Amino acid sequence: MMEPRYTPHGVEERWQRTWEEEGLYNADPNPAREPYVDAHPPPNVTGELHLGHALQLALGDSMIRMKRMQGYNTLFQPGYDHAGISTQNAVEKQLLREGTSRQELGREKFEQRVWEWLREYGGRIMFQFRRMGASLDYRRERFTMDPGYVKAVLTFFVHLYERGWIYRANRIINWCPYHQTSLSDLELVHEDKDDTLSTIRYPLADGEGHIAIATVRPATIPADVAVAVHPDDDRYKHLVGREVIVPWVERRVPVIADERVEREFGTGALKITPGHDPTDFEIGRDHGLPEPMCIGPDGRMLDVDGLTGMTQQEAGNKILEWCRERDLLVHREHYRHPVALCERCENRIEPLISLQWWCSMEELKKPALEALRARRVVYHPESQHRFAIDSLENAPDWCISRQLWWGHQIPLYYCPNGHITAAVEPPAACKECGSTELTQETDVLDTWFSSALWPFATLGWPEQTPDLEYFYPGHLQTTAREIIRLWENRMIFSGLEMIGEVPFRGVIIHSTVLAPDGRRMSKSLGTGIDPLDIVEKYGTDATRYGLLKNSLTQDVRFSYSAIEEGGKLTNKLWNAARLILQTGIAGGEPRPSSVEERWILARLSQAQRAYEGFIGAFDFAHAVDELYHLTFDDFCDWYLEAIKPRLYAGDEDAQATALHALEWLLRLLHPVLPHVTEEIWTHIPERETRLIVASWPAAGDASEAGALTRVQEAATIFRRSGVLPPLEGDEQRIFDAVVKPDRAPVAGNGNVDAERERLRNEIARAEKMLANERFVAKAPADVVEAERAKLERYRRELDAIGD
RNA sequence: GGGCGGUUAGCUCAGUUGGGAGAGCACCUGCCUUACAAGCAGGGGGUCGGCGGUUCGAGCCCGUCACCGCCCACCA
Repeated sequence: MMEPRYTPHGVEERWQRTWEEEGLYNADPNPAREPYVDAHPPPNVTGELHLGHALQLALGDSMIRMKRMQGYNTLFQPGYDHAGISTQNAVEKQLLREGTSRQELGREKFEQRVWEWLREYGGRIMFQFRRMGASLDYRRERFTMDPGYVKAVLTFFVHLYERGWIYRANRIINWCPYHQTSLSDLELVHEDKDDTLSTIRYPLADGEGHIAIATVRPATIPADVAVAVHPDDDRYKHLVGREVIVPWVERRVPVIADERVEREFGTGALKITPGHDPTDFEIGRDHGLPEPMCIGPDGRMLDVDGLTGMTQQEAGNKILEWCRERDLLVHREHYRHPVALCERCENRIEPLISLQWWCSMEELKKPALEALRARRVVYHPESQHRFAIDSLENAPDWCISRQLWWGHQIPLYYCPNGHITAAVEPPAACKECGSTELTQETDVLDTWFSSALWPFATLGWPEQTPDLEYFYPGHLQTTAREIIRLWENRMIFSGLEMIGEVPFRGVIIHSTVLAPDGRRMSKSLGTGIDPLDIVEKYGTDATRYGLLKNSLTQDVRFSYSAIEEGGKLTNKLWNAARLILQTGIAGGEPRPSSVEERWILARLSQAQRAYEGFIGAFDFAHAVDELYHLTFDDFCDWYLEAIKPRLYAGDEDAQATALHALEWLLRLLHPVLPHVTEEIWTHIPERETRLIVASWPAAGDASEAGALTRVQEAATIFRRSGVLPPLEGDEQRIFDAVVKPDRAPVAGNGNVDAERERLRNEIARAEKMLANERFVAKAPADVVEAERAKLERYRRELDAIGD
């Protein structure tokens, strides 16, 4: 029995279980069928579902469901990322609450703790994925720390190492003093912070005056190796080549000229500290300067006379005091500027020089760029494609080592003679000297190093599995903008390098869902919205619909009204189905005999083509809008109203056609509203297959999609003016059934005067345009023709209600 | 500082080669009509951010200014 109101609760969970239990999400290689693959982004294992995930799932799943119905063998791949730093962070916080630390536990026990922690808290997100109705093949759940996956990561590393693209170098890097690890530029956030800018004089070594510099980090002064000025700066030209004395350490350093110095900032002179500033590091290398450091990995002062072990704050104050006493401190001022922070712990990043492992981008990026330029992989929208190419072109070498404990330990083995052996399996002896005293590198790999293999490591690579053979390369990716450089581009070059083919064809870059007030959604701002709360309140189908209505090209403020619209659509569909299914069901072929029947079939064809076109262009918002209006305006308000008398009269031809049209509509709606459509489907007798695996309809002839135009025009005239326009035969019958002119008068009807005036104005406007010779001469013929047709129509309408 | 996107109805947003300003929500009016009141029908409401230009015609193209957002960034 179908209740008058559709309630998603219970129904949706039941279908989620049923589909999965019946194996309808499963994907297995089958050479007779064509595959369609979306390796869904693996969220952090510690993560919670947020609206971005929900949007990604809605996009990916609606595409997968449509492709499945179209006959493709669809693989929607689920899984998690071990998320090195953020997982380690979460567990360390727990240890802190217990009054201990990872250092106290030691590496091995710490790793065990992480695994225990994951067993307890990890994996919640897969439950949430199911609740979104995502038709992922959950049997295939993969984790980037699975034994097979680890092998893939190590194999990839060793391959790159043997290619000579992985090297060790002493460079300035971003150091997180809290996590005690290096970070890539992409793992930082920048935030404006209040600071103090101090102007300090460096005396010239020959005693003839001084040069003043400005700094926010006086504690780095002991590591200064030069003072730089712009080569064209007339104030300082004469000082280039001379020497100044660095305060506190009283060391003589040269004055150099470099174009990277901003003349307008501060005093126009810059102290050069290669050990603790990225720009200074580059300038220093170009000028062959030494690279001393005075701040250690713990953020405290290294071995500097009188400062050793101090915090930077303390040391800076001491140095400034020292300067003040010698009249070298010119002044101090408040200064607000962007500061680099660790995106996980939000502590200030310490730039320092460190020995790290790097991956050269030089060769890796070439084939990927070629693939992007040849559009073998296409990012949508187009602006993101250009951005992806741009980022890859400018991709700097990749710092892949992290001083963390949670992650893939780098498979490099050192022997006492200084040789290095790279191997997937721990080697028995050094490749070069045979020494058996090997120690493994303690650093782990950047999390993204393993994510980069997701599309093929999930299929069993490096083994040559049937899955890999059949499902690679894949087709679709849906991700957020900020992940293009971290992940998407890296998957492309990894896939090309290891398999020789791009991992997917299309990448949908979805917009950021902003909080209703336009701010970014985040837990810390208190602006986050939990998608499961929305699902709880409105249902999964309505939530999916609402999310898909978002534009992909611009960031959109979250609003409940789109979700509510989805809720109305599900309820409307449910009741349309009730009408058809409860007035009597006639089986057999559809037998469209009337205008409105031929019209709705044409409209379904027309709308389906439009819908498919939108989806093909990844324009989900318009696709979903098309479905909404097809259902409400055409199917319910016109077709069902027109056919209703025949349905109640038990007309079997009408019933058979209505059932056919309903099934068609259900198929079109299923990718977006999987649950309600499947639920209705079960109420149709003799349906053996589930809707989820039913076939996608073939759009037919749409030439009669305009068949009701005259009736619809007449309805408008009547509703506005109260005048009944003349119609004939079927048209009159449809008009009577839909507009119901014999019913109580509609408010606003009968305003013939207002309608007359409106039409007269329209006619005047059209006549004026057509009287404009330049318009008639220069406008395209079809535009002029359309204007003439409009004029005729307005005249007809005016005629109908009486001039 | 660089790149990208935005500014259209009270709100959230569409508007596809330039040719009668739209949707949903909200609001007002009339209807409990044998699928649906989470409904049906109708209505009010917009100098399309400002200024200038091109054009017979500009929300759309060009210039300029203002404001908002996102991503990126080595002005100490």
